[in-house]
Amino acid sequence: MFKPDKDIHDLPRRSVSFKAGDVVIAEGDIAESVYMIESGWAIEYRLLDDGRRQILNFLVPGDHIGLQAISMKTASYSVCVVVDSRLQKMTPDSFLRALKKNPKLVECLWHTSMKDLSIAREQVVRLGRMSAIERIAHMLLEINARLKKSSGVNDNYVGIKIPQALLADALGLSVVHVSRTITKLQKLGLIRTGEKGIEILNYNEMSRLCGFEDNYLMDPDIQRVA
Amino acid sequence: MFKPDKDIHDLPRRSVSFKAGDVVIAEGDIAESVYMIESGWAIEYRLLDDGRRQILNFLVPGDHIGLQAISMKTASYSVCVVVDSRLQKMTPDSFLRALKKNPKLVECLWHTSMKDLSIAREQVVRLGRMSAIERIAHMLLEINARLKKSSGVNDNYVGIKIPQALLADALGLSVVHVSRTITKLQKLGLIRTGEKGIEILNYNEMSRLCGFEDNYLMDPDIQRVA
DNA sequence: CGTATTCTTGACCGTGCTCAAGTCCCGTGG
DNA sequence: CCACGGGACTTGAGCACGGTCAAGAATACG
Repeated sequence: MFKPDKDIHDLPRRSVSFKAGDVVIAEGDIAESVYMIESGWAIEYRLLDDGRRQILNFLVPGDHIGLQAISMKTASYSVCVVVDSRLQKMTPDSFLRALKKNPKLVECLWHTSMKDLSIAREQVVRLGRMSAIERIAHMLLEINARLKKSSGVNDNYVGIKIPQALLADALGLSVVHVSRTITKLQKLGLIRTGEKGIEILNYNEMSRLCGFEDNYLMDPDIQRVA
Repeated sequence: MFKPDKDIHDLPRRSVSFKAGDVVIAEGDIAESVYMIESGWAIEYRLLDDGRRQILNFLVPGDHIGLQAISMKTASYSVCVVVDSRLQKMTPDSFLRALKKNPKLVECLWHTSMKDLSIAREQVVRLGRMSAIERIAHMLLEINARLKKSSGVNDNYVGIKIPQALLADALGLSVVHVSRTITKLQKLGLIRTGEKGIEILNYNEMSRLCGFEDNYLMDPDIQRVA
C-alpha cells in the first residue's frame, strides 16, 4: 500500500529545538516555514480580545505545523509547543519548490488536511453536544488513538502530561470543573492519573460513556486518487 | 489573478434536483459523487446515538458537498439540503479521471479544503468560548459574509430563512434559548427578523459584540503554490 | 528553603436547559 | 370558507450543569 506521508518525508528539512512555551507560529503571521513534530507536543489555539483562549487541537509527533499558512495569506491561529520539543523545519523556499516539482506532494498535503478537518469536526461535536465528562473522556481517547498511531505502541496510555488548564481551554470548560470531572472519572474506575500521563483502565466502558469511535481518524483512502 | 475554482468548474457535471430535507450523503456512506450547490442550501451534521444532533456547517451556493468522502473511505458525517435545491453533480468516475489528468485540480481541492478547515476552526471557537448571544451574532455574520461572497451582492442581509432549531443544533444551544437570544438581539436593535431572512441593522455594533473578523474566510493565497 | 504553579475542595451563583402552555402561521380537507 | 392539525416560535417557572471566587494542599523550581 501507498504510504501517504512518503513524499512529504522526502522534503529537505533540518531539525530545530524549541523550549516549552515557545510560540512557533503566531496569529496574523504571514506564512513562514512548515514544520513536523519530531518529539514533544504542541497546541493550536486562538485568543479572543478579552483573554479567553480556545485550543483548537493538540499536535503530537508526526503532525504538521503551519500547513494552512501555505494556503492562506496569514495564519488565523497560533501554535506553541507545550514542552521542550524538536521540530523538523522545511524552509518555505524548498517547500514551495518541491511543491511545484512534485504534484503528488500536493495530493499528500490535501490528505493531511482532510485528516485535520475530520479532527476539527469531531472537536465541534464534542463542544456542541457533549457533557463535561463526555468531552474529557472523548478527548483522552482521541489523543490516545493518535499517539498510538504515531508511536506504533498499542497501549491504553496517554503518555503526555496535559495540564488541566489546557484540557479546560480545549474543551470549553473551567479548570475547576475539569479537576472535578477527572476525579469523577477516576472514581468510576475508568482512568488513573500518573506522573507522566493518564492510564485508561477500562477502554470499553470509557468509549461507551462518550460514544467514541475512531473511524474519523482513519487514514485517508489514498488509492482512490493516487 | 488565478481564479481558484476555475479548474473545478471545468469538470463535467449535470444539474440535479433535491427536495427539502433530502439526504445527499449519509454518515458511513462510501464515497459517491461530489456536488456543488447551484441554488438552495444545506447542512453538514452528525447524529449521536441518543438523537442529539450537531450541525457542523451550513453550505451555501458555490460550496461543495462530499469532497472529504473522496479522501476518506467513508463519510464521517451526513449532508442534507434544507430547502428545495439544485446541485451540480460530478460523477465519481469523471471526477477521479479529471483528478489524475489534471494535477492542478488537486491543488484546487486542497485550497477548498483549507477554507473548510478555517470555517470548522472558527466554529470550535464559537462553541468553546463564546456565550449564547455571541455565538448567534457570530454565526449570522459568518453566513452573511459567505452569502455575500457567493452572490456578489453586498448587503447586510442573511437571505436564507434558518429555522431556530437548526441554529440551536449548530451552536450547541436549546431551541428555547435561541428564541430568547434572538429576541434579545432584536431588542438591542442589532437585527430584524423577516419572512425571508434576517437583516443586520447595525453591522459594526454586531461585530464588536462577538469579535467577528472575516479574515478566516479570506480566499486562499493561490499564487503561493501555483 | 521560599516562591510559583498546578491541582483540589467548598460554597455560591448564573447561564442556559427542561418542561409546559399558549400563540401564530400555513397547508389541508371538510 | 372555515375547521382542524402540525410546525415554528414565544414565554414562564423551576432546575442543573458548570462557572466563579476563595482557600488550602501538593508539587516543582530556583
